[in-house]
Amino acid sequence: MKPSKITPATEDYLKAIYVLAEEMQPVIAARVADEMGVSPSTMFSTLRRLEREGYVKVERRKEIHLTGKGKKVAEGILRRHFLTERFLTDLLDLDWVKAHQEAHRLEHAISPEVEEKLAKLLHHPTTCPHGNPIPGEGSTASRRKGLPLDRVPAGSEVVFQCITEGGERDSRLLGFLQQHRLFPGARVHVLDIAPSLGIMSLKVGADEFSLGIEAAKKIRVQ
Amino acid sequence: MKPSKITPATEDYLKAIYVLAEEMQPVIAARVADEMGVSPSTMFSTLRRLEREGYVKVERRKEIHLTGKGKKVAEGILRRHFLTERFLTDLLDLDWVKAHQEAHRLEHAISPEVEEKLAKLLHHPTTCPHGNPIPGEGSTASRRKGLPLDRVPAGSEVVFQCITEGGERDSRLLGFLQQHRLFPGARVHVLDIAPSLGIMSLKVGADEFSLGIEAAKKIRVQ
DNA sequence: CTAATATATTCGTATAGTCGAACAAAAAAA
DNA sequence: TTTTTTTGTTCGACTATACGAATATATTAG
Repeated sequence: MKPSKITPATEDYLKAIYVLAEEMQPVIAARVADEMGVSPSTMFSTLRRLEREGYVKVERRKEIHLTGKGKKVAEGILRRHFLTERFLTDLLDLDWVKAHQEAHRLEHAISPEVEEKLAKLLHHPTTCPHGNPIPGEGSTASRRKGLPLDRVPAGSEVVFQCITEGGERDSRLLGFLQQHRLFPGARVHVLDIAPSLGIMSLKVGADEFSLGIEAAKKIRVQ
Repeated sequence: MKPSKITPATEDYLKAIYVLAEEMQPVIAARVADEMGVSPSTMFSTLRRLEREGYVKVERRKEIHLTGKGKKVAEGILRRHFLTERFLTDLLDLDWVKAHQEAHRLEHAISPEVEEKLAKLLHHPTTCPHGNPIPGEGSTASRRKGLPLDRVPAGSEVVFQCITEGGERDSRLLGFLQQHRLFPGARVHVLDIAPSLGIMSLKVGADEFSLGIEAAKKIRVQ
């Protein structure tokens, strides 16, 4: 409960927990450790610290839950992350992959005032370049997630909505999608799904290509 | 000599040493400690680390000198600092004081690529908002410093050139100068100098006011 | 129900960065 | 030169963040 000054590492852990909570039921320490790329022992001591400082609560069955305070920090950092990505892609002309990486460092150095002025400069964007809604910008209603791409029936045509926050971390996926012009808003034909092979075939414009089912789970469509 | 990843704190120390070296002959640990606001013991161990990693050399009479490597880091961080200040004042409309504070955090999170694209977005500014030349932008010749304001004879009229890097750290001075419209390029009448009182009288436009001699030392004019 | 696997926990260790207290050495003032 | 002030140095302590290795405790598969 202390007015403890928050560190970049702490912000990252809280963000990871927040993002994971959006894609899985019980968020468990081992999952967060994977996401953060740290050892179990590091995860353990960090979790204790996070709990001691009132950012998370660990329930009986080891589920990790953000407290109000923790959620506020996570949403703030996510907002600054997305805003920074927009700045980097829209004004500095960086590609998706780099924008994500750079934003990861910059997000920790942005104050509320700069955040606000940056949002203004960018004309209050509602989504990040990957299609995810920016927390705190307008419609809370638009927070409804689209369908994961791997659930779409073969033969249908859908509109690419977003790459989930979890997917943003995967540079190769990001690069692959950008290469095939799979941006938010793009029309995608699902030609075929082969769960046994773990692969599905897509068509964007005249470009036909295959995508792993695992990767498709990180993509949302309408 | 290791390919050690540089930390924000290290960058700050090197920047402080670099800036101090521009305004005083022998840069000594106690001076840097003052500038950084750290205890002598912290300064000592940090200096040992900096030396071990090849950023500085401490000479016989305790003078601290940046190595080539150290100077490169310091100039890089200074360049990113000034560029960020420009971004914050020109595009985000922050005032001098805030721009300096915010830049102090952001400068450590900017990669070479973002630095380059930022410079381009800002049309390659040659000075920071306080008038200091940005390292790496064009004319090395323009690096000649103006006269300290406290050396100007009473009765003369001069043009405000810049607030030294050392002076940038002083929020009250920055705020005071901005309040009295003392920007780079402004015309200043030196009405009177009273060394015994430690004060000098200035006139900018119709605005007459006093400034401490100590503060005047941090201001350069032509 | 056991064996195998996944997770959590504890312990010892490390580094960067910080402090304060005490002491040593050097420089400046008297 | 002697005293005072400024610096530098050493020591012990602390937090945040990380590891690895060993161990305990689930959970899940067989």
